[in-house]
Amino acid sequence: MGESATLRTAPSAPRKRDAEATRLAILGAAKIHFARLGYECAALRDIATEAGADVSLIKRYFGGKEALFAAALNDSFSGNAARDWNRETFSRDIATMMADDTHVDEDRTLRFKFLLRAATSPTTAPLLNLAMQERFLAPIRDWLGGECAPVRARVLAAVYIGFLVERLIRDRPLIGEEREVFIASAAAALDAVLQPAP
Amino acid sequence: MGESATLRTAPSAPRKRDAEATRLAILGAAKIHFARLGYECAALRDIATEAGADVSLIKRYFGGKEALFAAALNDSFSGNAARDWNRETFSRDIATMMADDTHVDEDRTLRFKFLLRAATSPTTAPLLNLAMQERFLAPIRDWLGGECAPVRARVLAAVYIGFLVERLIRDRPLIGEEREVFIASAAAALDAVLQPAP
DNA sequence: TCGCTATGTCAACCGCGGTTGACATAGCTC
DNA sequence: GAGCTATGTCAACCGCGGTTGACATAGCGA
Repeated sequence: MGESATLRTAPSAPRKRDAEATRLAILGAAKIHFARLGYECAALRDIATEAGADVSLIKRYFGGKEALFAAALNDSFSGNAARDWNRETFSRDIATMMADDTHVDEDRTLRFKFLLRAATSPTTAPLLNLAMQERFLAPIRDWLGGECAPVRARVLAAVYIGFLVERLIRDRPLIGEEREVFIASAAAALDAVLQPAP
Repeated sequence: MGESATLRTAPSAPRKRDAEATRLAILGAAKIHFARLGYECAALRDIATEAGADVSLIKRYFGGKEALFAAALNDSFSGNAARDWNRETFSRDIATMMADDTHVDEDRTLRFKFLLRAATSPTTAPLLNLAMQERFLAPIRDWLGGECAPVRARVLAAVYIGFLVERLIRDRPLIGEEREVFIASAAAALDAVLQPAP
C-alpha cells in the first residue's frame, strides 16, 4: 500500500494548513487501521498519528469514532459501484475472478477485510448493514429487477461475500482441474440465485 | 434466552461452595459472551456476573482473559457436532436455518460465530484461521466424498459462510413471502453446489 | 498593519475493564 | 469447638483510549 505518500513530509516541513487534505489523510489512515485491526482495536490516537494530525481533529472533522468509521466505510464502497455486468456471463465472470489469485488486487482485499471486520463487531454491524443496503444491495437489486429482487439481492450478496471470505483465507492458488471444478461449482451456485424464484 | 438455568438460584439461595461448578458456570457464560460479542467486546465482569461469580475468580481459575478464551475455545471443540445431515433435505434445512434467527443459540451456530468472531480479532486470529479449516472444511469434504470433493467442499463452505455473515449483519427478521423466497434461493444455491461437477 | 477565523496543539477528563491483593467465611479435619 | 484451607467477596489500582475544551497560530481579508 502506498499510503501516506503525502504525509511523509511531516517532521521537517509541517503540512500547510489545509482542512481538506488533513481530513483525507485521516480518512485514509482510518481505512487502513480499521481494516487491519477492526473497529474496537483501532485507536484514534494511532490513526491521527499516522495521518500526521491530532486526535482532536477527528472529532472536529468527523464527530467521533463511530462517525469516522461510517465515513471510512462509505469511502471504501465508493470505488465498487454499479459496474455493469453482462447478464449472460455474470456467474462465470465472478466465479473466475474468485478462483484466480487475489494478490493482484491488494486494495480490493484490504477493502474486504474492512467489511468482514465490520460485520463481526457488534458496534459496527448496524452501520455496515446500512452501507450495504445503499451501496451494495441496492445496485444488485436494481440490476436483478423483477418480483422479489430485494431478498434475492440479499442471497446473491451473501454468496458473493462467502466467496470473498474463502478467497481471503485460501492458502494456495487453485490450478488445473481443481480450478475448473471451482469455477463450475461457484458459477452454478450464482446461476441458481439468478433464476427467478419459482 | 434460556441459558443459565442452573444459575438462576443465585439471589435467594447462594450456590454451595463448589470450585468445579463455578469454573463450569464461568466457562459456559464465557462461551456465550465471546460468541455474541467477540473477544474484545466481551467483558469479564459481565461473564462473571452471568455465571453468578466474581471477576477475581476468573483469574484464580483461568489466569486471565486470554487464557479464559483459550479454555472456552477448547471446550467448544470438545463436544464434536459430527452431525449427519440428511442428504435429501440438506439444502432446505440449511437455508431455513439461515432464514430464521431462532436458531441463533443452537450449539453449532454459536460455535461457528465463536470462530468467525475470533478469526477477525487480531488478538486471536492466527490460531483460528487454521482451526477453521481443520474443523469445518475437513468434515464437509468427507461428507461430500467423490471425485473433486476437496474443491467442492471449498465452494460449499464459502456459500455457507456467506449466509452466516449475512445473517450476522441482518437487521430485521425475514417474514412471510420474503422468508420463503430467501429459503428458495439459498437452497437453490446450495443444491447447485451439491450436484457433481458436469 | 490589524484583527478574525479557520486550522492545529495540548493537556486534562472520565469511564471502561483487566488485574490485583486484602479480607470474609464455609466446610472440613482433628 | 479450634484451626486450617479452599472458596468466595470486596474495593482499589492502573492503563487504555474516546472525548472535551482551552489555548496557539497561520493565513487571509479589511
